[in-house]
Amino acid sequence: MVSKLRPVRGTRDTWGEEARRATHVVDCFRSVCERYGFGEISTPIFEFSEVFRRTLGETSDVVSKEMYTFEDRGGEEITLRPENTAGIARAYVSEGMQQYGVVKLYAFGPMFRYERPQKGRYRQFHQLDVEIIGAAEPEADVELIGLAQTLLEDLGIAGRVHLELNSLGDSESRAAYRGALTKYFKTFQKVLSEDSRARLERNPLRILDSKDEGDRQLLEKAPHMSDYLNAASKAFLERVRAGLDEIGVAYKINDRLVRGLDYYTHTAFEFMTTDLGAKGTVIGGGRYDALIGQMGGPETPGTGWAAGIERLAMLIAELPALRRPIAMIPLGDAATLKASAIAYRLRGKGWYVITAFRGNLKKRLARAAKNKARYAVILGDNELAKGVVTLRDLDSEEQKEIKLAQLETELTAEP
RNA sequence: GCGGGUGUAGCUCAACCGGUUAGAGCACUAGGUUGUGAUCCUAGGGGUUGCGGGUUCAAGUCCCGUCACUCGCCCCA
Repeated sequence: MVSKLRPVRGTRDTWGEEARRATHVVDCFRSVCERYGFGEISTPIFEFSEVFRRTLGETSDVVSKEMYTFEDRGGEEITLRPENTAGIARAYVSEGMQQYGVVKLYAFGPMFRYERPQKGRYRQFHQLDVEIIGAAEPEADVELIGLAQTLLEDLGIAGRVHLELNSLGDSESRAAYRGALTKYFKTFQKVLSEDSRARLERNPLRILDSKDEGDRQLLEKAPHMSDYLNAASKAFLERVRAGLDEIGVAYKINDRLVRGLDYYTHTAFEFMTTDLGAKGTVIGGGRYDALIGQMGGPETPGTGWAAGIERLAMLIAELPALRRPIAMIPLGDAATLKASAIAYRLRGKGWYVITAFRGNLKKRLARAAKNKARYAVILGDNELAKGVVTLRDLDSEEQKEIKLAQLETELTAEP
């Protein structure tokens, strides 16, 4: 293959059935979001790098490692969005949405991360995103989880996915737990894996999902988040649980489920599957009460989730059937000209029409059948002379001659 | 960024121990009287064996490098 005639590493072309799967996921998502009273927002796929740096922390070397950052011709430092929450939070501030009180938004589109591709992880990938901004109530979290559950049910994959829930508490609880965890692991520093020793300095909560066997044994005796939640944090979690119980969404408490960054508070949840290789999270989200303040906006609570479209698409067993087209099959030059006009008119009135201009009749019919056409409209020069067409039912294999003027009524009568 | 595996036609794969012109199935195109979908028959297009170098009389096959894909790790906003 010519060296540059290929997609850039970590990107891919999506077409055919794969494209239909992705579209179906987005269609369902949109429908569910509208039912929940969410409004669509579309933010730019790039922002000033500052927008992401502020939310993710200047010091994090991960940020510079995994972001697609470049300088544009005007000398501005730009980054392709690695996720959607920061952009939406920025829009919330830029657009003065505080005036509306609570806003409920949904979005979807491409995200970019410069990382080594592996199964279901690409450098350009696509996410669904919902956010409730301005609501500090646990009911907002419940509503978002309910929305996710409805989406999974509409997609027909709820049975292959389970929900795990945790609370990271408020900043006080979180700091207390972090301290306890650090203290515990310090005593085992020598036996910790190399990766986890580094985490101990940077991000001790991350040790909780270490894959190292030795680390995992140490984890059994490690302090539990739930023991460090203060009264307010416990009450918050109880409200979320009560809400989920009431709407009937099943979940499992997993107090090893964490979020690394400090602006995350209270609720953290993931819908997981075991059907997709190593990384089983299909939908992940939680509350980020400290994010907008940290970005430089007014202190504003927020909660939301994101889901990988590719991953959801892979889980769908069956797509809804496509609408079946009508195949226009002309034979002969004059008929071909006329057939284009008939197809044009039908399409203008809403019919789904495909045309077959090549090959003999046999091949054209075969192609029509392959495209799942319901009817073939055969128009040869002899039909043309009589002002009729042959309408063939491709399922029953019966056909009849009808007047051209009758075509639309015939098609309507036999949908 | 780190480690393992794999690269032959659009897809799935074959080609002995290194041996002469790299094959098959599927798919695609055309034909089997410009009028009927299957099956069938015939023909055809499509490959610098990922790329570059090396060893050899001879490389798809062995060696080195590189690129890509893939699985995992780090990380996951």
